[in-house]
Amino acid sequence: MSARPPLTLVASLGAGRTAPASASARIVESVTAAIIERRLMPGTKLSEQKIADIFHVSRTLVRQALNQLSRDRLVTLEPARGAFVATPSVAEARQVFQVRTMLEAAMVRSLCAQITDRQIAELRAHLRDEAAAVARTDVPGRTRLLADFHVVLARLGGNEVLAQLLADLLSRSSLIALMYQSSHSALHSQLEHERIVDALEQRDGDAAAALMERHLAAVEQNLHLDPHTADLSAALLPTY
Amino acid sequence: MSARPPLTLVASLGAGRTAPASASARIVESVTAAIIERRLMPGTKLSEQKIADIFHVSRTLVRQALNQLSRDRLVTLEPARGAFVATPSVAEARQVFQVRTMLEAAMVRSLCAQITDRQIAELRAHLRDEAAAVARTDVPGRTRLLADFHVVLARLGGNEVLAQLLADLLSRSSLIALMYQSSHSALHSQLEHERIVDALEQRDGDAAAALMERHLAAVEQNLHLDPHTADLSAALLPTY
DNA sequence: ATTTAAAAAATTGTATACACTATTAGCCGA
DNA sequence: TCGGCTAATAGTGTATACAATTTTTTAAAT
Repeated sequence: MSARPPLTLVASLGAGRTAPASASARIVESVTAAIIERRLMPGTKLSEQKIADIFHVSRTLVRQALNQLSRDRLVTLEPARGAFVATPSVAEARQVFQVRTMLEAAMVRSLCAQITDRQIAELRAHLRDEAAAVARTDVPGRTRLLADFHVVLARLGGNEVLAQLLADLLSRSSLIALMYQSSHSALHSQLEHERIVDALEQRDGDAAAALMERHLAAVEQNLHLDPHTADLSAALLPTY
Repeated sequence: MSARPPLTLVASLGAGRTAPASASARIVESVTAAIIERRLMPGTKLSEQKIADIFHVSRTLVRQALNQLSRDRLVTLEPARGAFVATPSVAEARQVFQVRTMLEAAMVRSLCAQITDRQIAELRAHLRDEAAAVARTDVPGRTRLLADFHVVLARLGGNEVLAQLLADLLSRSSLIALMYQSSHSALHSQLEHERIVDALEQRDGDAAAALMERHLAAVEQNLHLDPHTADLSAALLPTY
């Protein structure tokens, strides 16, 4: 199963956003994918010339790409110092999740009123892919699929503006999850997704919204966002 | 009254977003302001060289600015053809308002739980400015202040991510209002703002959310978004 | 007069060159 | 050996040059 190409999230982020697409869009997509797939760690310097060499283009196009990435908040541009993979703060992490909760709760609620059986079937298919990836402990695959679930949901509503916004927030969430190593088990997330689709199938908007809120709260709770306060010894001594 | 500088919305949009700010940020702000203040109509071609000459910079910086503006959806970039002031479709207009409703309803609801008397006073001050601008029929001033109300609200919550998102949606709303000539009276909007603050003052989250939803629905209703269907004679004959 | 074709002009897309800033290396003095 | 200063290096910020594409103009033909 899962015959379709695997890049829903990344593609939805990088594709067709601005016009001079092809050249710099490829760079945006590659860097985005690299960040989400944890091949680029937060804080990593992104030297213009190095990237230019890798992609065989001039710095001009690299700069365009880095500008876009900085608008996506995946990259931080420091004046005269260069571009770095972003290191979202705890405050930003919480805020992103707060906004996601607002949007996604309202989204599933309104989706209940208009979702078709055909679309439910699509979601079920996605859930099967998720479950399969979880079962075979395909870490990158399940990470992507679990994030994609939310984008797929957004697209079902037919509101492109919303879908785009949410795609941005999800890429940021990926970076956040990367920084604050989530302890939320993939299986747990996957099961929560199942329940959300159950509620959608029953057209129970309130239930779906409540489940989504709880799901996002659970994911956020399992991020290590709490200040590692005062526990200096634990912080300085290796944990093994 | 209103001693503070007038550019809350525009400034919040253009300022400190990406790093190489100063040069191209000025252009972004100017173009944004020009669009919002209706000095640039939808569809207008934005020639790189002309803008470069006006700002006494090279096309390089103009290009950066146009890229940012296209990310803000205020400008459309057509490959090899150039940049144009965006002409948001009816569908996009509806979607923007749908997302705003989701976000702003949830926002005021959560704001109720944490708003301080000090912040209520700030809002009251803003409402006074609004009322004054409406009273003296200061069209650009009232337009800006009425839009700013929503950004001010967003900032009060302390969620920068939300405030930024909403600022983007508001600039798009301004362009939409420009295209689909709103018939919603400024006075009406202003009074609805008053009622929302009333609800906030009473810490009635449900009421505030409901009022916000109705307010946005009213604004959207008064946009001329409905298809001018089949009425060929009315479409072809001048309306005077 | 209108349409088509071709050439000229203007405009965008990309690369490169240069100026300016930050980082690093080396050196001197303590 | 360490700290601070200066020079060299590397890297970013902006402008300019050139190639490629589009638009406009011009001219001819129907």
